[in-house]
Amino acid sequence: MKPSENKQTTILIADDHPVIREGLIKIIEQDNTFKIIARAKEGIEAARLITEERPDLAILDISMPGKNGLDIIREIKDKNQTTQFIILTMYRDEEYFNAAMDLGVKGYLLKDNAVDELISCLKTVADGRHYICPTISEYLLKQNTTLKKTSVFDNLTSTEIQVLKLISHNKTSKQIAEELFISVRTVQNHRNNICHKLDLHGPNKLLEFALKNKSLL
Amino acid sequence: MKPSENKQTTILIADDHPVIREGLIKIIEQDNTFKIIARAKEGIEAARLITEERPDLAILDISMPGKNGLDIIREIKDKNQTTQFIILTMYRDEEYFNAAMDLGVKGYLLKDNAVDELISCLKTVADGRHYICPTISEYLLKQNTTLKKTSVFDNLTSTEIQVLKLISHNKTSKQIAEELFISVRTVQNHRNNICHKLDLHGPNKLLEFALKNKSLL
DNA sequence: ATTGATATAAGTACTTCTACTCACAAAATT
DNA sequence: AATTTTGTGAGTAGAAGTACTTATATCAAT
Repeated sequence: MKPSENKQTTILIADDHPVIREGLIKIIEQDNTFKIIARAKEGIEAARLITEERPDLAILDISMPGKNGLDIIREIKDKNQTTQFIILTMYRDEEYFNAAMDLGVKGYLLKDNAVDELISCLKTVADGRHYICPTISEYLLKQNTTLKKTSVFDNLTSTEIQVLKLISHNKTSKQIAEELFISVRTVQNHRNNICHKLDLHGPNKLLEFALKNKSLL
Repeated sequence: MKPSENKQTTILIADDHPVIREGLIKIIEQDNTFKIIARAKEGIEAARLITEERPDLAILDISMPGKNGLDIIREIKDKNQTTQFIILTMYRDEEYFNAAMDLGVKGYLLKDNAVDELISCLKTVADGRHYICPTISEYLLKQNTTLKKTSVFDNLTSTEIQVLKLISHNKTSKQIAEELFISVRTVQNHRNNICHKLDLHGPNKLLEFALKNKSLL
């Protein structure tokens, strides 16, 4: 439920770095539409405080002792309908971002974002809307494009890349053989060579690699 | 066959407004990591072209003659594993946005967004990640979170979810058996049951599913 | 002209996974 | 009390992938 304009938005902050935690509190308290009702320096305490104090917003760090921010959300989101979650992290990790999105996090911020962004985010989320900081996508993008340039695929021959591409489409060696008009044994040889070049050992490692890098092929 | 071709991201554009369609093409073609391999001015043609040409990305308008963008995704998403969908619309319609999220659309843009946003979105989605334009974030994932609760995993027992989790970490049945102190045959049975419940058939489909949904487990 | 890389093909041996079947006991539900 | 769900274990059969080896033809480079 959207709090009416005259009431303050209650906030919990959980971060294990004292400087960041206290800094955030100072910044947020400058705006008197917000009221910080709880703070935690580790995950278990944060989870307890959210269920007990039921803040309107919970600003969570991802990496914390005890319990990480995403686990807290997983644990609480079914019990507590009112609290909205905001992730504030220094990691530009795509896995975390996607996991947070899937958990229905309402806000996602990076710690090096401007103060304005933080306030905008809080107000937007308090209003029941979503705020994803636009820089996160840019950072993830840069990280990945530089990786692309020194691509691992450079060691592969064109045929091997083709085979890898088909593997990433979940085709079996037999299907690949039919598609490329070569023998199944040749396909298996290519697989083997790719595994050696990429240092992939053990069952399904090649498929895992192919799926993970499908978008780059 | 040529490796240089493999590195380009292939794109289909479907929009019924000629000015927008051609404008988009011009903008996108300035970045040579992208290659526009198909364009459509209405839905039925777009659906046909996606299944035939199998682009990496499909940029779809919602309102189009013949078939709307969301219907196209509904029709195609199970047939074609590779194509990722991006919705580009001028309407800030919450219903459409929620529907798009439920369909697993990876990108959502408004037509009045900046050009930079378009390119960022394309690159991000091509890398298998989400890009939701910040200006529409007010509608973000609203319905999707409630849907996630009744997720596909609900049909699975706790043991099956545990097994699935270990599969997603690329463990073999043998390794899973050792980790859970149960027999390999039991693990294989669990795999089998999971496959049935999730309607997964054929080699490695279970692994592919586990990897794809790793963040949700 | 020899060397080396690539692409092709095949052999053997092994592991892993899939797809069925059946079975039994404990726990939960009706 | 009876039934269903679940977790467990096993058998057979086949398909698929992994890890090696050997071999031949072609093309490019030294």
